[in-house]
Amino acid sequence: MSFPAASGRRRPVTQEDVARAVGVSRTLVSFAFRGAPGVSPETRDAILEAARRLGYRHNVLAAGLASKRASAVGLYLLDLHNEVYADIFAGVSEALGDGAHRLILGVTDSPSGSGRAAADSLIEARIGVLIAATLTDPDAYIRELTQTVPVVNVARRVPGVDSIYSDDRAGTSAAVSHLLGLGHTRIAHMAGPPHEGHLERRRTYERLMVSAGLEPRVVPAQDYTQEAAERAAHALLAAPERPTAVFAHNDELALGVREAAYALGLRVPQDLSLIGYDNSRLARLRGIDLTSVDLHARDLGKAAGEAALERLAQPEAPAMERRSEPHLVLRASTAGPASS
Amino acid sequence: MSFPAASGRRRPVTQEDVARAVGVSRTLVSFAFRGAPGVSPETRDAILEAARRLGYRHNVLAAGLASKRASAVGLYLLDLHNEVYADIFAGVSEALGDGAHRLILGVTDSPSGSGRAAADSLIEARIGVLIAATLTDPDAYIRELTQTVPVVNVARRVPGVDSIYSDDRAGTSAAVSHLLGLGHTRIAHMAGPPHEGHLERRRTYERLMVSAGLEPRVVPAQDYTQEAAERAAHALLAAPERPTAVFAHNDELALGVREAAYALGLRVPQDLSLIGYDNSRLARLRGIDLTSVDLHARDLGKAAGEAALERLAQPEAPAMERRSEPHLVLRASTAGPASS
DNA sequence: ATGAAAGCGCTAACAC
DNA sequence: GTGTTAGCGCTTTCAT
Repeated sequence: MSFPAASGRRRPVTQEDVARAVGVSRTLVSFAFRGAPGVSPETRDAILEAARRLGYRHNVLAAGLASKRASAVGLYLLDLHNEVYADIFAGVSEALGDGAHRLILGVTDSPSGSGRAAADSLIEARIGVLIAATLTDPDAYIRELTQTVPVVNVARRVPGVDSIYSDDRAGTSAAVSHLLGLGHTRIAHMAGPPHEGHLERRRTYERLMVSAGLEPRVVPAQDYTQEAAERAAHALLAAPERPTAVFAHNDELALGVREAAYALGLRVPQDLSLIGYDNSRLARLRGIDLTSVDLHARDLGKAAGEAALERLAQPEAPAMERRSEPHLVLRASTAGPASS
Repeated sequence: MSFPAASGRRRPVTQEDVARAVGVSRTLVSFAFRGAPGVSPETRDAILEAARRLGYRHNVLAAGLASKRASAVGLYLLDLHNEVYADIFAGVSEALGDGAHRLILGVTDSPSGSGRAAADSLIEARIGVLIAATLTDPDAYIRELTQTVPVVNVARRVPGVDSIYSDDRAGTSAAVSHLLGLGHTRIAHMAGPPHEGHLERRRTYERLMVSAGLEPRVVPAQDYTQEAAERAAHALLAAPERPTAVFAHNDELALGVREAAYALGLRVPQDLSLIGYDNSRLARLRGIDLTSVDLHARDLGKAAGEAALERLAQPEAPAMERRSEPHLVLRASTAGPASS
């Protein structure tokens, strides 16, 4: 191949070029593009036509710099490998519509580390509001971000900061009660890394176990990946006094437990009952059939998008919280304990 | 709650503020941040220290505007729900390192439509190079983009444009040959939408079938989602002359076929052999065990990231192509046809 | 080693 | 309805 890959790329066309071509001032061109009032229809059409012909591209860098207020929305995700984040993204995207608000994504490099880098890069892009969908950062860090940019939490509650979340207590309660109802007594909890700020599921699990007169057993995975859960679950399930049921913090971790179980020759649900959280597509696949708590991620994302828009409009309004109800979806991964 | 959510957010700190605090000029502050030569160590430290104390945040909008050349890399993805894109992202991210190149994500709203909006928004953000990971846009559109910004294709080949791709002919050949070797004669192909520019797998399948003296049967899904494939597969598998094997364009579509098969009471692989493409995590899960062609998405992403960096450095170099070899991973979703 | 000054392309008063 | 003008915060010659 000897095409020059950059064939004929030249200096970008600016509003000035368009203005000159039409024979009007730069201001009118700027107005025309944003549908601002005070431009006659003919001028408007002429400008749009000329812009198209010349190949004009709006420069958001310049526009953002010049305009006082930042209207872009930043979405800060923990891990693209977890489909829940795809659902949240879809919801946010839907809420913003094809309107005037750019959506900028920031993704944490590793699902273990705090996503400071991702959040920083979003802030440097001068977003007007940050939607945070992360588990690994402590509450204090989220609050710190608030000093710089308004933050809306999704699928997490941080007191004093806008939070769109699902009732984890109710979800956990439904899951654990289901296992208790089936007759399980040795129920373990596969949790996320211990340094997190997202502990409601774990705490609720512990509380429920204690009030049922049972001993809680929490196993923390090193990060929120299937692989980490697999490693952590291996030791748990290889021991003689292994649990007969595991409630996992999310589907990702539940699948890790599942893989570890199969690797050890344990069958789900005959030898091990398993409940996940998120009701992601993975859980729904035949052959997986994972009982899981649905927190309606896409709806959460949509609500977060709407909340972000409100926050943009009312920067000084008091922090708002919106809690939704999850529900347990029963599938084939749970059964009574083996009669041994 | 009555906290003001926006407590104490004030005018952003600029380099000017830092300069004043230290007692130097703005120029030096700018230099200090970019590690440019010509700043004495003491001044440098003083500047960095002051910046930290004042809470200075670099403004990429202003920086991008002021600097002649765009160094940001745009990554344009088709669908966050497909984990392959997460792998590609991880690879690109690794290649860019934590260096001087910002990575900006653009995601198509719907996996069916062309991602013009996503690409446009990336271009408006004045990226220096665009990495395109999309299937639904025609070659002509990719070439059109090239007029505006250098493009690097991942997992796809567009002649005359930088392309990092996997040998689809070899991958398809391995898959179809495997099915032929097992004794299948009624092998269908679940393809993507017909209006695409990514037809190598389909064409190769057709060619192989014909040279084996068999009749090709291509079923196009409406978009690249599991659901679309499920709908399309239902009719295919409900018919009396149904195929005994299906080769799908990717794992996503293969899973759709799988769901449709199960819904109709067909077992995989006893009643239907199935091969996917991508060897994504889904394929590897126990209970799914999908035979699949691995195209090493993360490696492709990494190579694309490197290519993007090279393109940034050499805008006028001739278009480059890098082709890698995929390999077929055998699992439990394929077997000989039922002896009926 | 440090500083002055000229923009980058756009928005937003404000005037006409 | 249209044009003038002053920045937005930064990079980048070019002096000193």
